[in-house]
Amino acid sequence: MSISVFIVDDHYMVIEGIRSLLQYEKSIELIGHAMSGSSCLAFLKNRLPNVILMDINLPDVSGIDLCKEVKEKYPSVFIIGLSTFNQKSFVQRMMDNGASGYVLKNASADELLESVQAVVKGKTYMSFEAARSLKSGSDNKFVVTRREKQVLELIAEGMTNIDVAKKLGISATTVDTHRRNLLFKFSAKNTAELVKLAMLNKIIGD
Amino acid sequence: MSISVFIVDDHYMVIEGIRSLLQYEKSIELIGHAMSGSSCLAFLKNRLPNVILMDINLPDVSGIDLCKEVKEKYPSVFIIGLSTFNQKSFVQRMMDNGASGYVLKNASADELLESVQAVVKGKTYMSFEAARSLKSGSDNKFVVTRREKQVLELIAEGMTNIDVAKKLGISATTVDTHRRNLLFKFSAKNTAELVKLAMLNKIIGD
DNA sequence: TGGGAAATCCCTTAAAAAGGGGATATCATT
DNA sequence: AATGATATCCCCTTTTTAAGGGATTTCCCA
Repeated sequence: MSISVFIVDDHYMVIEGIRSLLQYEKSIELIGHAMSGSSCLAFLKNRLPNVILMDINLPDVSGIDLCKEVKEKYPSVFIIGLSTFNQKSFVQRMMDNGASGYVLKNASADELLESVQAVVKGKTYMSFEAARSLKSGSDNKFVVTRREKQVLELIAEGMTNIDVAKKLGISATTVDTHRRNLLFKFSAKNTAELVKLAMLNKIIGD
Repeated sequence: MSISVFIVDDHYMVIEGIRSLLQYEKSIELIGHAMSGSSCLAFLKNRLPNVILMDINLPDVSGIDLCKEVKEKYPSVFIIGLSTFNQKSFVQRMMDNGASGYVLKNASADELLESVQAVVKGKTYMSFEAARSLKSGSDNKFVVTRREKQVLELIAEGMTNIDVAKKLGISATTVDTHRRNLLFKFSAKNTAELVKLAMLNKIIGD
């Protein structure tokens, strides 16, 4: 019995690349692709693959969130995170949300194939690089809470503590506390560095 | 005579995707690929393609800089920018540095083929989306001077005006002036927004 | 159900940035 | 030779942030 695979990625070239890498593999059947989180969920209503190769950067929702949603609705589906980024926090959060594997986009055909075959057996598969960044003792892991992330986004838009406070309907001192905690978590000397680090680590978006 | 094409992209899946999209096209011959700017330059010493498909995000240098360097050394090569980003400043700078075209990574096989065939005829090819963002009246093009860029980078590293002043061997008031000018140029309300915009537009690096 | 993290709120002081007004020297390009 | 952009320097005031010290509630998870 062949393994059915579904691809979620917003870049046509990547979809085509995966298709090309896997096409000669008889044990794998590509049953389709989606270029957004919503169209992925729409597809899954009709048909469930064994494995989903899921980009973590999607136009509508993050792959990290999508992973969680899919896993809640369809626990039997195995999800492999797919990304150009090799940062501990991403890998970590993807795995926390139920992914069975994580493969970098510069992976070879062998690696991709191996990952698919591993996860359907219930195993966990990690790109070598991804595994390394997971194990790496260094705490590249910037964990921010929902509220902190909101504050961070507004700060990066040029808002002062007072602006953010009004926007969120809370006190300015509370915003300040969040800001401090963020500075501490990122080991940032000031807001400028904080914003830089947050963007580098894709905590806040484009 | 067939068109020789060389690919520069650090993601194996994208390379494979392009290969797959172009493989049945007899008029095009893929002569190789590189996954970094340096290996691209190394390749070009031995053989020149007609067209280079060049990602703007590379591990060692930005595609924007690489484009300039390649065009200076080998003016006869046509370069097509390749990116997931559809921002005016990127497209603009890529074209300023001698690119003949700009194609988004979610382009179809037809679009990709069309772009290659257009540029070898000396034409300019733009993805519809890329062309649209170029035409969009808003001047997203942030021009900063060398000194301003230096100041910006140091600020984003968490330095205060005084720190930057010491580092660059100039007065703190001068740094402050640069900072003001930067705020004005970016229409940023404060440093946080300035850093965000600078990173979004790749004025300062990762 | 109890502990811990998250989120909320407050005070104070010093440092830094924002914003206003300027000025001068240099250097390239016209 | 003149113009304009770049880079340098200085004054001032107000606003905002940084950093120090606290506190209370809410809510999730073990």
